[in-house]
Amino acid sequence: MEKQPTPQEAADAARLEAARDEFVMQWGAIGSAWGINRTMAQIHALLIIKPQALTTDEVMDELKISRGNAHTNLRELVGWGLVRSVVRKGERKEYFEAEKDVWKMFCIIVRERKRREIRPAINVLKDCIDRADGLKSGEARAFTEQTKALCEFMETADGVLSKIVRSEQSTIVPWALKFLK
Amino acid sequence: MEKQPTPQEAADAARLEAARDEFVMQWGAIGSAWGINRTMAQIHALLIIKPQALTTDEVMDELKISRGNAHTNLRELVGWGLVRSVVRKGERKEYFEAEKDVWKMFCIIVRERKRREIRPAINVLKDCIDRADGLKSGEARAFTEQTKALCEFMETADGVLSKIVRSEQSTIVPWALKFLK
DNA sequence: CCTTATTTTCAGTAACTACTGAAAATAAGA
DNA sequence: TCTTATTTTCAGTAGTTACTGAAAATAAGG
Repeated sequence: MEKQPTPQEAADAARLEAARDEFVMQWGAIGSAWGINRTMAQIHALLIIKPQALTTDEVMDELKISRGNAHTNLRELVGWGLVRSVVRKGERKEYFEAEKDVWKMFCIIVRERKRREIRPAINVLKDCIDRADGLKSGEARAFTEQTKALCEFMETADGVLSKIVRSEQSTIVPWALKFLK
Repeated sequence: MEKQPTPQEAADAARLEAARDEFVMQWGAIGSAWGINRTMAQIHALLIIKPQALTTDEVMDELKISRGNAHTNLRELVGWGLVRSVVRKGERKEYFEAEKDVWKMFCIIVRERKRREIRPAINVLKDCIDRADGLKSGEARAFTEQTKALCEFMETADGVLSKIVRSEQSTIVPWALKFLK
């Protein structure tokens, strides 16, 4: 049988629970401002602050969400590389744990957003530049000039981010950044 | 009376129109991936590639959207500082023009997202850290450690971005970044 | 003051995205 | 093989956000 918690322990547990809930809910809200599904951000937050891996059912229970919702968003997080699924020997069900190193998390997110959003944007810009190529009117020149500037800028940004993120393993870049601050 | 366009001119105008539409629509799609209202991104795209300022009615007409929609999103863009409203002497209606310098655009967006999203996130984290302060359980320590790491990271990022963006006027930073690439 | 051009607001609705819950599919153990 | 635990899918629905269109407010000109 479990040992009865002292009143002090019970109060502490409640306080931790409240702090965690605050974190999970707020992180969800922040996520949606950045174009990330609220539930996905909440699950991520939950897994980040849990020392051990959780099952789908535990996630469902903690966040009071349906199985389908939990499942889909866990898969999505695994797709991003922010969460790994682990199997414990002798157990049938899957457990999920988040990458906890903040710098690695950052690198993963940057790499994915580069791939999913910056690269496609650059391609769109190139396509637009091609379509207007050779046109001579003033309006056309303004269009070409602007799209070219935008494209060049995004390529530079893409390159800089690649450089920064390449060193995922190292601790030098985050350390250097701290001094840049 | 307007001069009749030659067949060549008409074809060129159509091609430019197509390229513009492509740009505006795709920019809208990209915007929504980044958590920005599609219409707002489209209006921004439109104003970026138009050499002259446009009226609300012209925006409505180009994008085939309602007055209310055009109005709200133009105001939002002005709120971000990405678009200015200008009045022409002797004319009653407002014209809108976008900031066209790509580096300035970038600085504005970074500054605003810092203010609207990074700063609030840091505050949430600090609040969560406070709430769990002094708790001694293993779970509590894991929570505190993680939220502190996250908080520190975001403060560093905030600081680095401030440094980069401070030099909005200068052309040195974008130039330097190009070589970092 | 009144008239008219222009901007602003907002109730109602449309469009979209996210979520539920249960059924179907899969895979492990007996 | 069959049974049971677990994961996956998905039709239907709820919830959210964005948009329209028209009415109200504002402001300029006469």
